[in-house]
Amino acid sequence: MDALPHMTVDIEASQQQIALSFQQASNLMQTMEDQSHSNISGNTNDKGPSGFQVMNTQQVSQAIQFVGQNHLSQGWNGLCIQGGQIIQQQPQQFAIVHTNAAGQLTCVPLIQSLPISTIAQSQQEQSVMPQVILTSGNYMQSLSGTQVLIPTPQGLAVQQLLTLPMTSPMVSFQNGQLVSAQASPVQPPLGSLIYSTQPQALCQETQQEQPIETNQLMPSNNDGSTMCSTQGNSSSNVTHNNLKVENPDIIASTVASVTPIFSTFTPEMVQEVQDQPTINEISREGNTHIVDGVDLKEIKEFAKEFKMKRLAMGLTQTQVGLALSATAGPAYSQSAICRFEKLDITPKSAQKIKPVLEKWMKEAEESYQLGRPPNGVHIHSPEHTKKRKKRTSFSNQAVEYLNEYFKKKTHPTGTEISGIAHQLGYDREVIRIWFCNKRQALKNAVRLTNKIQAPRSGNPSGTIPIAPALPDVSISTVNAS
DNA sequence: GGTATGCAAATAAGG
DNA sequence: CCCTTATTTGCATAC
Repeated sequence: MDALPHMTVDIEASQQQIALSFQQASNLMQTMEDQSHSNISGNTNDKGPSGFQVMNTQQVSQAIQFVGQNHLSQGWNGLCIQGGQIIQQQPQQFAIVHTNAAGQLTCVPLIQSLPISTIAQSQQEQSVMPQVILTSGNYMQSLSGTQVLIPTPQGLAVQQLLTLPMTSPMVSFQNGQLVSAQASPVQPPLGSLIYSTQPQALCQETQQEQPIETNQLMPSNNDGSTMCSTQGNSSSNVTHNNLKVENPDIIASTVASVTPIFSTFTPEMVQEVQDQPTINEISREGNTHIVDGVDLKEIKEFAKEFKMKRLAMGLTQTQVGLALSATAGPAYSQSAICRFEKLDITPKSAQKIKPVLEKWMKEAEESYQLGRPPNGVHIHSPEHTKKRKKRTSFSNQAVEYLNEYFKKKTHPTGTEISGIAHQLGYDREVIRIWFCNKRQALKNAVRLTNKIQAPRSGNPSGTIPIAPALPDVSISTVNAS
């Protein structure tokens, strides 16, 4: 079984099977809760005090059946689906949601402490759209894009959890307390939670957010074609991130931007999640010999020698870079040469570049001796070695477009990628890679915060550390296959 | 104007 | 062919 099984849920079909009574549903949930405990890391500190569910995909269909029934009067909110897991909230209307070190999600009930008026008001609002308060940084990023199935009078709605800038007026964080828009303090739930006293705001999914039409986010779309398959047409069914939804009108495609507000990642933090140290870093640690079969000493000596000779010939890094790209063999930019000389490069990379520079330097010296300009200007010899593809620079407009698209759909289909490429005027492959990289960036960011917020030193008794905001990405982590 | 560096595009490798 | 993950490397720009 895949680690992250592809999850396609046919809600329509599931709805037809809905037959659970509330009691049955409760029993089911209890069962699932029992089962889920084994999925949760043994560190109880990582679990929210409320208890919560981490369900495997085998439980999905049952859960869908369950959530298809409108149990909101009992306080059941619905399900959050993320990356092959379903997280069912406990019977509370409000919850703080966050991930633990293992990347699992916890839901912390707030209902006990919310002002009655707030709850009542919320419950009165049409079909009681569940309200999930997302804290900043890791929490919201982890959940951002998570899809929540919401029972409504019209059937099930799917709402992607997205986050608002921390300046959101809906909920703020004052003096260590959650404060709603009505300025009613919301006590941290269940006492055992300890909040950072940093003035972090919370982010809240907006209730009843109007669906934002695709074309609002795009450059003019003069051919009338629909770029986002999840939007815009009037067919009765649309597929939205693998979830088939009855009524496309109630798909809430929130696109609130998540702007990085806190950039609290120090280089040390980042270093923690980096894998390959540079030669410099290795040396600093005291290891100066052979790493990964690479003789660091030899590399260092060559780097020094290379620089010396380069300067002796009066050549700049830029010139060498240009020369390399003009001659056969791999090309390296000024940046690469700079990094090589500084040993700000991994041993493996250094090992790869070294022969290229060696060869070039040898020829350059010969030319120099003959009083000729260094090679690189002459003959574009048949390039047997394929050069790296030139790096694409996307226009701001293109990046904006891509980001907006990504918020709606992190895994566009091949056809959609082609459409985007055509629309923006870039190679299809370039667009495809962009999405790959974007997904990767998001995952890395989440990992980074998880690592930072749950360091080895431990995370005392239920503390929910406040993570910094992450880069401007929102995602649904439904796996493509 | 040369060098250093952050971010992210491109590549490699394994499914 | 496409995905993910790890890594390399270049563009853009700061120093």
